Amino acid sequence: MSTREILLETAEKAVRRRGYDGFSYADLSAKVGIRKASIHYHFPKKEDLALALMMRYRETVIKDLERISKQHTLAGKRLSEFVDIYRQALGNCDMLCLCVAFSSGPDSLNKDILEEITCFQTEANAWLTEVFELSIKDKTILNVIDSNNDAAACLALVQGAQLVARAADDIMEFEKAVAGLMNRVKT
Amino acid sequence: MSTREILLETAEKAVRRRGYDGFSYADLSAKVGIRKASIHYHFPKKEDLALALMMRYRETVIKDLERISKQHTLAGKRLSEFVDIYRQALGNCDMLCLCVAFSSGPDSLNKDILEEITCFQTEANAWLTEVFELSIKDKTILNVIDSNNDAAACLALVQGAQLVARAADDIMEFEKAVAGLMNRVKT
DNA sequence: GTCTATAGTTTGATAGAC
DNA sequence: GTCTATCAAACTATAGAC
Repeated sequence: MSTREILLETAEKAVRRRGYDGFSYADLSAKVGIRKASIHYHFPKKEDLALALMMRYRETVIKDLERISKQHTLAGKRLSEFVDIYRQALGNCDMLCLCVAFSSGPDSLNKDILEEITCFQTEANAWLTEVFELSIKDKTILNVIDSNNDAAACLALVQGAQLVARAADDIMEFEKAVAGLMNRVKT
Repeated sequence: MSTREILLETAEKAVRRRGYDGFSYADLSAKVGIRKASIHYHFPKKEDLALALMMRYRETVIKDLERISKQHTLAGKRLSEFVDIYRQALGNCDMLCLCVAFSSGPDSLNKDILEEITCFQTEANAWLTEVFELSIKDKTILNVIDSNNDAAACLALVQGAQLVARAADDIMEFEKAVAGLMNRVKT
């Protein structure tokens, strides 16, 4: 793994644990084992790092969603896998997904990063809408009235479920929050 | 309004816009019109301010919920009012509710504040559980299977809906996310 | 690419006069 | 209660040697 990739990997975990304002180049320096100045070589400004993080995250998740679509033909199964991505991202209830971590303090983020977040949300929404659309045909998710609204609700639900689970430091809060959605899945 | 109350009021908005790490005593000083040192008289440490903020917030919301319970006897109407609290808190999609704002970076918060957040979530969950329980009798919310899970899902949903709406800077994202829930309300 | 050294700000916090 | 003055520490960022 290149130094740049190690930096991104380490920084992502830091942001997901403590937020964008909550980590510094000094933290990164200590954890990665190179000097602060060297980090500036790879990412001249902290904003550059943040943007690279969000771009990498978006690409990763989109690839995950494409993989899920290929591996699973049933809408219900795809939805379960989607929820699982957010469940995994919680770790030991000490992390949020990067998108949620960034979404909390947008006022200190610049336009490019906000755009990247919005773009991610749009793509996730589109993928979910397709899933709910498909479920109307294959009947693997019950009570779908409006695919668009169901998609938006689903995205908000898993993100909010992360927040409450993290605050309570209890994965069961996540499970309780998504239980109703998962009960609609019949495969 | 006392200086202390003005400070709390101003600080709350700052936290909800920029997060706990994103605002400083210098910001507060400029907005309120007293010197930094004077703020330290009221709140010796920033943690003291944060704790006071979260306690005040919890008390306010609990009172709101009690008021709603008194004003409305139908479960569906109570749920609508609950969602409205979170809708209002969004402002012009530039703010989160204090609980969500704090939940995002718990690693930098001390134990007392985290306890206050957990306590708030527990109380909100209990109130919501009662609402869904009531709805089984008065039939003003449809498809209630497990009141406990429905409550957890509802809390996660409104909090997540705030996140996505704020990121998109579009109140419609909030509305789309809660549309499915509101469709279950029949009054 | 990584280092040392350092600039220039901002941060949370304190001492002591009024 | 609020002020001036000041602190030590942390922060982002840059210059220049290797």
